[in-house]
Amino acid sequence: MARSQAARRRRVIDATLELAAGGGFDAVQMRDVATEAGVALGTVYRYFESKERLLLEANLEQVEALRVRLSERPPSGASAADRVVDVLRRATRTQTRRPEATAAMVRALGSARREESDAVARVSEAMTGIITGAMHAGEPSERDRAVARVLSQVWLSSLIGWVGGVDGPDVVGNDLERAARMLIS
Amino acid sequence: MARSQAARRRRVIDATLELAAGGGFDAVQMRDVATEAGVALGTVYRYFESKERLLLEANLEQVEALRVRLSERPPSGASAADRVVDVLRRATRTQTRRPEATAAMVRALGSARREESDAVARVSEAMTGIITGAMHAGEPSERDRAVARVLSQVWLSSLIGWVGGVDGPDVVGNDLERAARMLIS
DNA sequence: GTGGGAATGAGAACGTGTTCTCATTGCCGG
DNA sequence: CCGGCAATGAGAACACGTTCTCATTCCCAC
Repeated sequence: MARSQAARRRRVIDATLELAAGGGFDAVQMRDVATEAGVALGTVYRYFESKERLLLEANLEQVEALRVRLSERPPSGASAADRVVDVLRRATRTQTRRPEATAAMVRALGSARREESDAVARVSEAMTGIITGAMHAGEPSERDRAVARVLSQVWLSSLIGWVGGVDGPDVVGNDLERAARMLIS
Repeated sequence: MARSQAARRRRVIDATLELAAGGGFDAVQMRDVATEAGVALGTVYRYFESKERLLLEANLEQVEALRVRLSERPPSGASAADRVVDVLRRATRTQTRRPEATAAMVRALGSARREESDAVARVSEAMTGIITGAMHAGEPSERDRAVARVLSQVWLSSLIGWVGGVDGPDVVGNDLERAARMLIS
């Protein structure tokens, strides 16, 4: 049964991503997710306690996928700053390429309640891990971690500004690059 | 009539802040806002096109009030970094003192749609203006503005982490202080 | 196989943000 | 004072996230 449950979960997340890619947060309607995934509405809620959590878990998958891609094809660049900038620009490009899906997931990140704090924490930790990993091999120093934390915070705020229509997509990459170069010397 | 309209608007925002202080975002129910403000539900929507905008306008007032307090009592500190840290800590203290109200407004910031982009932009600009003002008198340089922008982004992300239950209230202040000291030498 | 308990499907029901309708009120130029 | 028009009040109506109910299905121990 574990197999069919994993398949169900997968279908639900896939349906979520597809609907999100079509029209963002508002297009991810739980009834539609259920229908498209071929499960009952109650089943969606058995697997994901809320719409936000559903989108957060989907987002976590994306971030983990990014981490895998980066381990397969490590960032290029001579200095730590260059490598971090490369990683951040790659991540930004991936996300601006699917604006609506990103908008949906970022909105879930920005409006998370306490019930979803663990999911938000996992996304944020994954992102800081990706950034420290780009700096250099081996264990990151305390300062490395602090820098990565700041960068992941800038990353989130920039994305919020972008999906909220405050900034254009290029602003995200530029803000991140400038922040990275100011913080990593 | 403009006078009574301004009074109505004031009552609506006051009711919003009161409800928000009581139980955060979810406690701000538009019907309750209307009742408490002594207006009809439709009138609330005539003044504020959505719940998010209502909370964003309330937040903008708070940030503007902070700016006024700072101009009356300028930040202490010998260096630019010290003054910025002082400002950020004061702001953080003000907000953590009314956790639920802050949570409501931060959640509105984090989940804003494109329709509210102007309100989000105003809040963000007010915050960067406060930070550049703390650095030194006179016109800020391009780099000053970039630093302030990063700090206001860290500020937003930290608050989101705090209201989302990911971090404790002290983390917000510490993250901001560390970021400020790393960025302002 | 069979019984029992958990998972699922199907769909009703509820709460709250948002919109809509329509009657009433308040103001302003004539 | 009056007619008209925008603003407001009162509340119904609608949409979607969430919860609940109950019948059905699936799996595992025996």
